Amino acid sequence: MKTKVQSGDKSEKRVFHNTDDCPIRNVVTQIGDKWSVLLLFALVEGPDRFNALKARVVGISQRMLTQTLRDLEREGYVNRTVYPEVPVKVEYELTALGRNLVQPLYQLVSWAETHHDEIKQSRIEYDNRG
Amino acid sequence: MKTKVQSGDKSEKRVFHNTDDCPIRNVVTQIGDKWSVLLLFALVEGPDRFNALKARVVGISQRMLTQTLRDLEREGYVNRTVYPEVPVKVEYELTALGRNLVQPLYQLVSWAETHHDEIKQSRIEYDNRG
DNA sequence: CTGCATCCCGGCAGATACTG
DNA sequence: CAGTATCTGCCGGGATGCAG
Repeated sequence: MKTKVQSGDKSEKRVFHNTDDCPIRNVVTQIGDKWSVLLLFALVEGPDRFNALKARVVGISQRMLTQTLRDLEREGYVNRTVYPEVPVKVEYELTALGRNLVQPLYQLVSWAETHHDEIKQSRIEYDNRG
Repeated sequence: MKTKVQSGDKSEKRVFHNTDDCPIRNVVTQIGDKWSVLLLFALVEGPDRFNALKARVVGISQRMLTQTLRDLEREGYVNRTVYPEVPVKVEYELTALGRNLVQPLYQLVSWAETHHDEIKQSRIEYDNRG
C-alpha cells in the first residue's frame, strides 16, 4: 500500500494511490477476478490437469480457464508441466508462493463464511429502503 | 465456499461452484474491484467526507467513488450520514462489520508487501520466456 | 487432450453537463 | 458540496472453429 502523510494536515490522513507498483493492488487485482480464488483452492488439494480443473470449477469456460491459469503462472502462484505423451498431458500445481498465498486467503474465506448471513441481510435491508 | 465431495472418486477432490450464494465470492467480488480496498483502508482512519475521500484516493472518478461507496454501504461495510446543512455535508464511516473485515484484509496486505518483489520477478521471468 | 484464433455482444467506466 | 444523467468507447468474456 503506497501511502503518503500530508505535512501540515491536522488530521494526518493517508493518501492512497492505485498504481501498478502498489503491492496490495497487485494481489487484489489478480485474486479479485472471477475465477482465480476458486482455482487456487482447487489446486491446494494437489496438482491437477486442465480438463479435470475444468470439470471441478463449475461454469468456467475453456478460454477463461486457460487465461486465468496463465495469469496465475505469470504471478508465480502456479507451475505448468507438460508431459509429452500422446495425447499431451498438462499438469498444474501450486508453487511455494502459491501455497503461501492461500494462508491469508483462508482467513478471508473464514471471515466470509462467518459473516455471510450479515451481508445478505444488509443487502435486503438496503434494497428495501430503495 | 460451496463444495461437494464426489462419491466414488478415489481422489475425493472437491468441486467448486461460482454462485451468487457463495460466501467467498461475495466478499472477493466486492473487494476485488478497483477501488474498494483503498476506500476501506482510507476509512479505517476515521469517518471522512465525499470530496475528502476523492482527494485522498488518487485517480478515482466522482462516478466510481459514488458507486463504490454505494456498493460498500449495501454490503454493510459502510455507513452514510447526511448532515442537512447548506451546503450539504455527507460523512462515510466503517460499520462494525467493515472494521471487522479489515482485519483479514490486513493479513493480505501484509502478505502482498512481503512478497511483492517475488511477484514482480516472476512476471519478468515469465515475460522473458515468452 | 490442451489449447489458440476469431467473432461478437453487453456491461464497465471515463468524460461531460446538469441539479438540490 | 455531493451527487445524478447521458453518451460513448473499450474490453471482458462467451461461443465456435481449428491445430499440435
